[in-house]
Amino acid sequence: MNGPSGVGRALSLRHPWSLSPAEAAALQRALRRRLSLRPMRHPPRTIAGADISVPRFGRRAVAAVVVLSFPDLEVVEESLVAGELRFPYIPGFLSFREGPLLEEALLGLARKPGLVLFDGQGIAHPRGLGIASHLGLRLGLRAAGCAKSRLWGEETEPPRARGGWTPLWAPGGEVVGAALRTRAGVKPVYVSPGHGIDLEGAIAWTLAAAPRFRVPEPIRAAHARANEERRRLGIH
DNA sequence: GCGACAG
DNA sequence: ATCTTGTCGC
Repeated sequence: MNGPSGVGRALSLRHPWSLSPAEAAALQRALRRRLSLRPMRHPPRTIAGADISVPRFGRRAVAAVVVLSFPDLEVVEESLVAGELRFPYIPGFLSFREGPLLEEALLGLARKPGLVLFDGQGIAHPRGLGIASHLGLRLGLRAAGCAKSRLWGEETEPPRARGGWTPLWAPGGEVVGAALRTRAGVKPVYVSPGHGIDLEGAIAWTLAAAPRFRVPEPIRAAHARANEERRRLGIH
């Protein structure tokens, strides 16, 4: 995927990944202003899920991106890449840990996905640039964050039914995401726009991509493929 | 100093 | 995130 229609052609806003936490924070504050949170005009034809699998201790990992057709949710393409994680896990800096490898996997796709769902936050982040926003902006991809737990903001209990949601309020009073119930009665997922999409869209497509389980199919598929590949390569 | 804290 | 078997329930 470096052709005219590939992600490689849209590369921009590149910066070195090896930064100190202080430099990374400054970069996040600068990049957040470049995000586009305008609504998508058409439904995506494909939705990709991106995730990484890493052993308890150790830095070798496998990144996986699985592209599904939409609304059918059938696998149409996948990209796997094994590599090393060089940044520690620090809340608020996940993209500096997983970003490099996920970017490689995304660049390995033959076709640009209509939307990418990340296992993490979009703008629901202390400096407004979670991993979905960072990689979406960097690679020129529409992206949204769908995390299993909250990093930033607060919400009230969302309605019990599938599709029920309540806004995630940042300290300053802005709505930065939503606590969305993808299955009746189960713990909600935290959805927030990443780049090239608004909150309403992020909620709608995430819900549509999760017809059966709490976690959206694209992310589940990426999680499963990353784990399988890591095992196959004997990384533990 | 204390609590919070994506994966 | 990852470590891990069975088990309760629709």
